[in-house]
Amino acid sequence: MKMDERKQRVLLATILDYIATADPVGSRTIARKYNLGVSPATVRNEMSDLEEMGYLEQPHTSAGRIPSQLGYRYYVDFLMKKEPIEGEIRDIIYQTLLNRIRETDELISLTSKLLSQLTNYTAFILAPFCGENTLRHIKLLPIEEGKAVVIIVLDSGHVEHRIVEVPGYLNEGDYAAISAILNGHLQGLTLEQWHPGIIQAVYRDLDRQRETLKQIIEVIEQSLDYEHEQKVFLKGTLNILDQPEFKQIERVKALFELFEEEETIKNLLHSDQENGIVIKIGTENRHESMKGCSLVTATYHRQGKVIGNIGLLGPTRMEYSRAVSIVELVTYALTDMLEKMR
Amino acid sequence: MKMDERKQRVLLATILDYIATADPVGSRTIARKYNLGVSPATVRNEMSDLEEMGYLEQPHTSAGRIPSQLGYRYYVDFLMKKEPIEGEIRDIIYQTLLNRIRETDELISLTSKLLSQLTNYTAFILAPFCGENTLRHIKLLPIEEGKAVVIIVLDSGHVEHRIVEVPGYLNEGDYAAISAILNGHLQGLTLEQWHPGIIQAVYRDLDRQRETLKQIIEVIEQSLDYEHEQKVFLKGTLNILDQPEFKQIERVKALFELFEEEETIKNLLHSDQENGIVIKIGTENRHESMKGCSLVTATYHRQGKVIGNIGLLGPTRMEYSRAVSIVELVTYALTDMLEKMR
DNA sequence: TTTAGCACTCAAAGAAGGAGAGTGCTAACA
DNA sequence: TGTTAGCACTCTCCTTCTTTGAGTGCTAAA
Repeated sequence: MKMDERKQRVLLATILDYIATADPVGSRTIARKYNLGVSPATVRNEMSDLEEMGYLEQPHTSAGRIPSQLGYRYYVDFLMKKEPIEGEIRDIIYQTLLNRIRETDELISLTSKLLSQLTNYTAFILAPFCGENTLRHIKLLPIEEGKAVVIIVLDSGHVEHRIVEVPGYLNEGDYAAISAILNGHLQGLTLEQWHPGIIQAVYRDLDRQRETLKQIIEVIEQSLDYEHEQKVFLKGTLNILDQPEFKQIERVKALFELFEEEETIKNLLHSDQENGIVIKIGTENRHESMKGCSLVTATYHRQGKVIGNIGLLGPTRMEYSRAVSIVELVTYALTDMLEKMR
Repeated sequence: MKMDERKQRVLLATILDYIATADPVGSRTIARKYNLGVSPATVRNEMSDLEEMGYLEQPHTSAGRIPSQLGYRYYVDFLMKKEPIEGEIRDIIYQTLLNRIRETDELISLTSKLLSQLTNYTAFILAPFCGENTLRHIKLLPIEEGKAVVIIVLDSGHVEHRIVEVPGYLNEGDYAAISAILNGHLQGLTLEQWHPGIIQAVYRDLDRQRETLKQIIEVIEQSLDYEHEQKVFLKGTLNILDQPEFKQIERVKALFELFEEEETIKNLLHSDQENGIVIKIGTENRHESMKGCSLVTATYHRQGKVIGNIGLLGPTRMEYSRAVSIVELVTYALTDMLEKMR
């Protein structure tokens, strides 16, 4: 069977109507609302064909039809037109984000919240993927008898602190010395560039502080290893409760449990490293609990490199065109902001 | 009408059975299962009295009876026996918490997770209420052209860092000088002890760095003000989805929305500053969405002072005796751990 | 190829009729 | 006077049956 233009129009009408109403769509509705200039009977024949081709399905014999996963796929790939986004929304995005330009984490958090609010779906963002992290600066600072705080500044601008235990006998000079030696040996290195020789050298220079050093090195390694520790920002989870397809508690619970597994979310978001928008419909997401859900993902960049992912999750019946436009817009805005933060 | 001993036994049996089964309890069930040595008819009379007294209610004429809010209150105040907790659970608690004794936040987070897992309810903990926070140490550390990180160490052991913008012309010496001056003036002070004079003095000493200083002071103030910024740790929210009373999405949504309002949760948890366990049943929580929920709260301490709150939220039909025992146990354990961390 | 007409299907909503659990009342009993 | 057996009554829940209406699929005519 061939997909001709009228079939496309019927398919499009069915999908649009179903997206809008969440009710199975009948031939009459289509013939009437989406003036195709043919009678319901004709539409019926087309729909029957579309069903045979796998683009539509019937919940039961005498109901209307709903789009199948394949149907959505066809729509997204060939029929969908990008929804033009009003300037107003563009303004909201930029205004909101411009307010908090200082800390990356806050910016990301705000962005994901914004995305979920604009769409009424659930938004994910993976925090910057820092790729090759180099160490810019280390400082060991005493805070009380037996405790010190290691402050680590990475090239990406990320700052981290961690408390470590230290022997009580260290004095001001010792702290300065340790900091100096660590910086001397390690500054400017990525984790890949560490090798036993360097660590040996550090240990040689700081023999008395073996225990302390071991802790510090561990902390630094963890920080540099941050790329494997991309943070997930998740906002608007409650929005899915508004969708009629999530009326049974079990489905909600399954999905929420999935939300709590950071690893799973990371996998969902960067399964493809492609640039631009990627849409995954239903089981394309390879996760039982995502059966009825679609995910619109995008990557965002800094200096031409992918550093994070944005995801927007809704029911398979989601408003793809609007979702895509907004994800696109938000991605641009975020990339912009990050560039400005350098 | 007077509450005699047999009425108490009938009330107790009704409540225990309803807690266990979530079904309205009939007179036969009680006469049979909780051998009171009287016939169902007698129990029936007693139940009728208890209903008149407000401790029980009927969903409809010919159903069994369920405890009213007042009934639970009476149970909790007069009838409930503490459930003895097996040593095994005690062991689990201490073992789990001993693993992560370094960072307060992690300890708290772990504790709340543990609490929710042990009980299958939802756990809240308010992070240490640091009361009179004094500043132990401030350090300004350059990280790149035009940016520095302020590190603030409080007397409570809490460390915080924040990025601030600084003029580009500062050199190493300047940073050291700024740190020294700030420490000299501000070390050992609580926010209450700050006064315009001190700030003036600092500004006088660091006239050239007015802008930078303003930012730093602001950061420090925020940190000292941390008491108003108690962090909420919330774990096991999905547990309530297992309760039969939360089968309607609307109730779930209302409750989850409440969970997202940190302020509300704080209010719920420290409405009473009493020591020991406080149980709030249903509408005693003064929140529409909490209608069907009860909250077991406790305070935890450091050096005799209340520094935080623990809460456990379940349906009004919750297993109070077990909940109370576990909250108590966890509270002791947490207090212990915090003492050890000093 | 398109369309009108019509019989057919099926879910959802309502009506009717037990079944069962439980109550409330009364009268008898200890 | 408190306790109990007996019994009619109530109300939800479950099942079954019917009706309704939206929608299909087929056929025959345009």
